[in-house]
Amino acid sequence: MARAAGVSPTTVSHALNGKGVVRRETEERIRQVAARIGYRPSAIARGLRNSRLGLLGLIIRPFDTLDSFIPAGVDYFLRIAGSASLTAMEHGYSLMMVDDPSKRGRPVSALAADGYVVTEPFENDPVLSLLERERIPFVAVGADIARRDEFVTMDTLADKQAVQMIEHLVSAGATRVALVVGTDRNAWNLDSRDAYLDWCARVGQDPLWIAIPEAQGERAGEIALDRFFGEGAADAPDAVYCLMGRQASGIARAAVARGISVPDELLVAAGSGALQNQTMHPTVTAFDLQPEVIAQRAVEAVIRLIEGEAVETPFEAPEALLHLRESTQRV
Amino acid sequence: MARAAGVSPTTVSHALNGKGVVRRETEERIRQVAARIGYRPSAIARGLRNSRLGLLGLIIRPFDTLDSFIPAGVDYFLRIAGSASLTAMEHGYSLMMVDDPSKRGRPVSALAADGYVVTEPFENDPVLSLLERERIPFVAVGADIARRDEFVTMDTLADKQAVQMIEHLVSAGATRVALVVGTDRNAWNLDSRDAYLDWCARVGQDPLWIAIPEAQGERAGEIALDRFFGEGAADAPDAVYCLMGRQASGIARAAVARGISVPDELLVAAGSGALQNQTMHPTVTAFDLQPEVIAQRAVEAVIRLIEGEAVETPFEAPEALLHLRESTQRV
DNA sequence: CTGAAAGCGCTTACAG
DNA sequence: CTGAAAGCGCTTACAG
Repeated sequence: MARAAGVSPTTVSHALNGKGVVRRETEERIRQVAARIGYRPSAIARGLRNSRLGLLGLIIRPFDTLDSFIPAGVDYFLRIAGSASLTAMEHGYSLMMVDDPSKRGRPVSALAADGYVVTEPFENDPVLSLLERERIPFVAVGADIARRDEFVTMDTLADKQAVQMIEHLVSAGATRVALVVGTDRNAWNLDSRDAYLDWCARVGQDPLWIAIPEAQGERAGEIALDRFFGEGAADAPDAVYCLMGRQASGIARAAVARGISVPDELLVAAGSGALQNQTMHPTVTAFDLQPEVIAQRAVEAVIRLIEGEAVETPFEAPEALLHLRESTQRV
Repeated sequence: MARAAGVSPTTVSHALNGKGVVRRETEERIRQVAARIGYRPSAIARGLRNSRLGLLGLIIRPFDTLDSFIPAGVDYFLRIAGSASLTAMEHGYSLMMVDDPSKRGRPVSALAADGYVVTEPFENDPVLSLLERERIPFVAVGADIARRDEFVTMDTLADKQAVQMIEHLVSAGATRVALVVGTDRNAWNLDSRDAYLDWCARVGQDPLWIAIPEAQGERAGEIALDRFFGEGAADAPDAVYCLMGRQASGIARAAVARGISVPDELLVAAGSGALQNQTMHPTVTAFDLQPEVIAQRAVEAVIRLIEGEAVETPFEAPEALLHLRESTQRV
C-alpha cells in the first residue's frame, strides 16, 4: 500500500487514521489509492499493535450443561446471541460465540477477544476466574452467586420476578403454588428458589419444589408431575411456576394428558417464555425477559470496560414483561 | 515466558508446539513453567505470523433484508449458528457471526477470519465478490444463482424439495397447488419457483404463486390469502406450499380465521420447518432441512479449504426430512 | 540440542 | 509535513 501510493507506511497510517499531520493533498491521494486497490488494514496486525482486535466474546454458560449447543426451543439464548452480534457491530466490534474458553482443547482464539459477556455464570465459575486472572474485561449477566460483588454484573432480578409471578398465580386463584427450577448452580435457579422459599415462609405455605436438569427440556413435565401428583398426592399444587419455558410447555402438555385441566385445575406459568408457549394449546403465561435488551446493555457495558470507562455494578436488567395467557386465566 | 523458564523464545515455541528438537527435560521444564504461570500464547501474534487466527466467520445473508438481526421464530438460522459454532470448536476454530463485512462502518475484524461460510447468498452477491477478491476461502450454502459454478458451493436442493412436497400435496388430495416464496434473490427462492413452474408446465396446471418479502414473516399469511382467495377467486388453490415455516403458520392461521378449513379445504406445507409448525394447531407439514448437518458440512468444508485441501463442488446438503403433520392429512 | 535474527503488518514516539 | 526506527508476541530458517 505504502509503495502503491509512493509514501511511507507511517504516512499511510497517519492519513487513514487521521492521527498525525498530513498534507491535505497527500491524504487525498492516499485515500484514493487505498480505494482503488481495495486496501484494508490488517485487523490482526493492528490487533497485535494495539492489543485490541475489535472482537467480543459471548459465553453462554448454560450451553455447557445442555445436551446440544443450541437446543431446539431455547430461543432465549438465540435472541441474546443475535442482539449481541448486532450491538457489537453497531459499536465497531465483531462478536464470537464460545462455550468455555478454559476447557482443554479450546482454540487459542477463544481467548483472543477484547472482552467477554458471560451469561448465567455458575457458582464460582472457572470462566470468570480465568478472565479475571488474564485481566480480560468482562460482564456477567446474572451474578456468580459465590462472588456477588466481585465482578461487573447485570442483576437479572430473578427473585423479584419469582415473587411477581407467584403473586399473579395467587390472584388468578392459586392456593398452593409449586416451583420447578433447573439444576445448574446459577443465580437464575438459586435466587428464584430462595425467593420462593421466602415467600412460602412469609405466607405460611409448605414449600413444594423440584430441580430438574436443564437438559431434560420438555421431559421435565412428566418428572414434575410424577413428583407433584404421583403417590402421596395429598399436597398436590394447583399452580406451578417453572423457570424455563420448555418446562412449562412440558408440564402443561403432560397435565392435559393426565386429565388435569389447565388452567382450571392447574395454573402454569414460565419464568422465561419460549416460543412454543405462545403457540401451543393452551398458551402459557410467561415473562418476556427482553433478551435483546439484556444483550444490548451487557455488550455496551463490556465495550465501556474495554475502552477504560467506568461501569456501575451491579446494573439492572430491563423489566421483565408479563404476558398473560390462557394457562393462568380461568373463565 | 522465555525468561521465566530461562530459555529463549525459540525454545519455548519449539517445546510448546512440538516443532524442532528439544531435549526431553527442557521441554518438560518449559511445560511446567507454562502451566504454573498460566502462560497462553497470544492468538493475535500467532495469527499475524501464520496469517491465520483460528477464526471462522458465519455470514447469514438473509439477515441483511430481515427487519431484525434474528427475528423471532426463525429457528433455522439459529440452528445453523449453533451447530457451526460447535463444529468450529471441535476443529480448533472459533466462530464469529457477521452480517455483511463489505458494508461501510463494519469493524475491520469482520474480515479477519481465516475463512467464511456464507448462507443463501444473493444473486451476484457482493460479499462473495469481496471474499474472492481478498482471496479469503469461503463456502456458499446455496448457490449464487448468477455464478453457479464459480465458487465452492453446497447445493441445498431446493428444486428437488419443491417437487417432492408438491407431489406429496397432490397425493394428499390437492388438485391445484399454489406457491409462496420470499423476495430475496437467492437460490432458495428462485430455484423453488422455477421447479414449481416446471412442474406446472409438466402437469398442465396454471401457475399460481406469489413472492412476499421475508420480513413480513407470518403476515405473509394475510397477503397470500388476499391474493389467492380475494376478488376473482375463481382459480383458488386447495393447497399451498410456502418456503418459510413462518409463512405457512401465517397462512394456516389466516385461513382458519377466514373460515377456510385446514386441511379439509386447504392443505398447507412448509419448505423449512419453524418451531411453531410443530406446536400450533393444526400442526403444519414441513421439511426439516437439518440445519445442524448443513452447518457442520459447510464448516468442515471451509476448514478444508483453509488448510489447503480440495473440496468437491458443488457438494450436497443432507436429505431434507419430510415431517407429515395435520395440515396435509385429511381424515 | 539451543538461540540470535528476521519478519508477519501495523502504529507511535521521534528525528529531520 | 514526512519518514526511519522500534516494537507488539510470536514462528521459522539458519547458525552455532
